[in-house]
Amino acid sequence: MKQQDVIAALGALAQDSRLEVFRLLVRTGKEGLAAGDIAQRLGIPASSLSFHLSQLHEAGLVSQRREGRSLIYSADYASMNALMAFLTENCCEGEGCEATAAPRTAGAC
Amino acid sequence: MKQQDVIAALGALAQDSRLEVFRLLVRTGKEGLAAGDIAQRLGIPASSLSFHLSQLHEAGLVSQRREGRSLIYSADYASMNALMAFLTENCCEGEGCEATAAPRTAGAC
DNA sequence: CGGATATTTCGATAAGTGTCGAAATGAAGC
DNA sequence: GCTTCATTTCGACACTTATCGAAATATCCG
Repeated sequence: MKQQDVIAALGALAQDSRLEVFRLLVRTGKEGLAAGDIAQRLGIPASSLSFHLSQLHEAGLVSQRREGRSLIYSADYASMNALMAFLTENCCEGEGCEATAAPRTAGAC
Repeated sequence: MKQQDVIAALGALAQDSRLEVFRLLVRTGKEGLAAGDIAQRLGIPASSLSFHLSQLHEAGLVSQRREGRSLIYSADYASMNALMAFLTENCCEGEGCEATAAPRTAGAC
């Protein structure tokens, strides 16, 4: 994962509605949710939600499939894992995350 | 860590110069680097860097201490760990991260 | 085809972000 | 106290982001 992709992903998650949407999709699992469902559950106007979903999609964090009239969105776990891997690799090493700050008794991260 | 803090942290990292700065500080370790050093190493004008450092600082990702005339910045590993913990908890569970997508042979995170 | 439903695109607007030179602040040393 | 060095604050600018109603697009069904 290149730094530019990481920035896109971080930027996509760095917004209230979008983080909420993503968390909802993660909780929901790979079956996903229709755009309308998400809008209703989170109380976000359709056009606003559409904007946010496209941001998440461009960042590669969610995938989209059509099912009848609905577009079903679901979290892309592979991307999220790649993001976590990058952060663990590049933002937690170098005598941080391992020894400092958190004692890390077992498998804390 | 509250969702608002997470958003602040993600937003702080979601920018080229800032992610670069943060990675540099993580690599450097807790002794940290003076603002001027960072500016020189990354080729960022002092005033721009100052802006970015304050964003990182507000987000709690870096800490600041004065040493003579210089301000030394260093990565706050505890905050980063808290961020990782939130993401692992809220954005990787629910049959993702564990089983799906990445096979996770061992401790891939 | 025509109507109903789900979602996106458009357009306007308000607010936030990134950039960087110039001026201001803070600390140290003579 | 004056000078020097390190850094921040200010101000101006261009650019991006978030918001949401109205209109357009896509799909299904009878």
